[in-house]
Amino acid sequence: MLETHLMKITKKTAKPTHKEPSQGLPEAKLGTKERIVETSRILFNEHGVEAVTVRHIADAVGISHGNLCYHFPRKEDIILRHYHAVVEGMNAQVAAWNPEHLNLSMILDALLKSYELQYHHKFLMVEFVNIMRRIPEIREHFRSLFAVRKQQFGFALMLLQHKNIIKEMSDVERERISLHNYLMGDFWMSEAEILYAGEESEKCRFYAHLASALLYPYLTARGRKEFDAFWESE
Amino acid sequence: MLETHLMKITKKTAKPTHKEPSQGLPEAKLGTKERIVETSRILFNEHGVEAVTVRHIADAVGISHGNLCYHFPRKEDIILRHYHAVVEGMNAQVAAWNPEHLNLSMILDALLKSYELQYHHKFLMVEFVNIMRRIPEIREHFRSLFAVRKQQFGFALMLLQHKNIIKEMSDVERERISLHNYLMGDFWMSEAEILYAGEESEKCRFYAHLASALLYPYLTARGRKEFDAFWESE
DNA sequence: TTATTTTTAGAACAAATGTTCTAAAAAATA
DNA sequence: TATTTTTTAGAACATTTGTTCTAAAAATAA
Repeated sequence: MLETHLMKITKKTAKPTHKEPSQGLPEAKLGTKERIVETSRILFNEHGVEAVTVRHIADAVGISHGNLCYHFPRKEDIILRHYHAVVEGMNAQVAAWNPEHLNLSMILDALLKSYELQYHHKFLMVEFVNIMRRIPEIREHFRSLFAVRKQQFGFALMLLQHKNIIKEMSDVERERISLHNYLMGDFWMSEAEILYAGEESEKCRFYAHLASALLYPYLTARGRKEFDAFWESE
Repeated sequence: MLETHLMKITKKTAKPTHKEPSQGLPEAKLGTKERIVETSRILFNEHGVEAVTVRHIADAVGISHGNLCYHFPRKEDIILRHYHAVVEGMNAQVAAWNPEHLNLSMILDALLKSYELQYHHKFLMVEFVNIMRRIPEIREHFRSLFAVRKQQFGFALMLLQHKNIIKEMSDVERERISLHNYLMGDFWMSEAEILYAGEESEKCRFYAHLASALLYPYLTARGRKEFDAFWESE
């Protein structure tokens, strides 16, 4: 009985994908589909997925809701589109890494960038459990993502240790700090939504700084110098 | 337009509170109201607040949804009831503290207990941002709660330092670890919902252990001994 | 141009949902 | 017992919401 809704949304929808307009042209007018995506992102972030209806989005875009449903037959399609945008953004960021010359500052910078990227679609993480329950595709994908992220973090730790930025630490400690890191990375946006009282423009920086500080007790003197220098800048 | 729903639920509802039955009697049959509360807790925890309707709850209890709305005229009333139950539970726990002879084990034990208490109503934290957006009373109350919790944690840190359980640490470090602690305390249930793969019965223990490990780098040798002993037991 | 396809608006639909109403049953009270 | 109050079931209601349908407009292709 309870699963009715869940079952209904499982079937996939064929995407039109007729053409991809406004490619490269600067200041090009956005197509209807793009405007739907951008407007829905803002509304979802502000009010939450359930509170925002297809009619709200259509009104905000300035089109009929029938038209919106022409471009995105299921509301889930919009959410899925946003999810894929974030995943692609993260993948692009990872692809840009060069492990040859990687230092603490670059890792911290990457952390900050990924926090900003996720914050752009904060509703995805703030409502993650609900979204995951409703859209199996996202649940499966995210779980597989976790393994990759964990490996990358472990790699970064190893590298920093080799470069004498962090001290020796036991496997248990490495495992713990990795889990701390992911929990913070996934839910700092929710915490901020409830408690953050500072400048909006500093929000990502504040929490990226806070999360990276998990490493602080394990940093060498040299590491701490670089750490402090990075976060003091600007 | 978007605020319509939000505005509608703001007005409070007068509670009947005719009488409080089944007081003290062991194995006493639960009254209708109590059964609604207990059943809704289970359903909310499993499926989420939005997915569970008053009809679902009524069906599960075995009463008509009209009857349910007689006891709880607004769905929000049920959520509020659960929220107050958690807050009262936490207050009772804090009231039981005796700062005179307080050691690390007792603090860790209190942490574990509070994790178990919260997990009993995990839907409240897993969907906190949404609930907070919908029910202003909860939002305000939780914010005020934060100040108290922070003070308590700071007190515990001071005490442990005085007892030579944790090393000297700067104010900045104290502040950071306090924020780490609250972020974990608020959202470990969400993380677990997504990624925890261990035994269900060990879930609270696992995350309480993980959260308390934030202290580990700052523990003295004596502190570490007590810490490890506590978590190894059983 | 003409023909074809894509896009759009708005009506229509079906299902769900929180809430209220009504009257009967049950319980409590006198 | 008689009377009053509380509790219950189920119909009824008003909205909301995602989705589909229809036909017209706009854009594109031939």
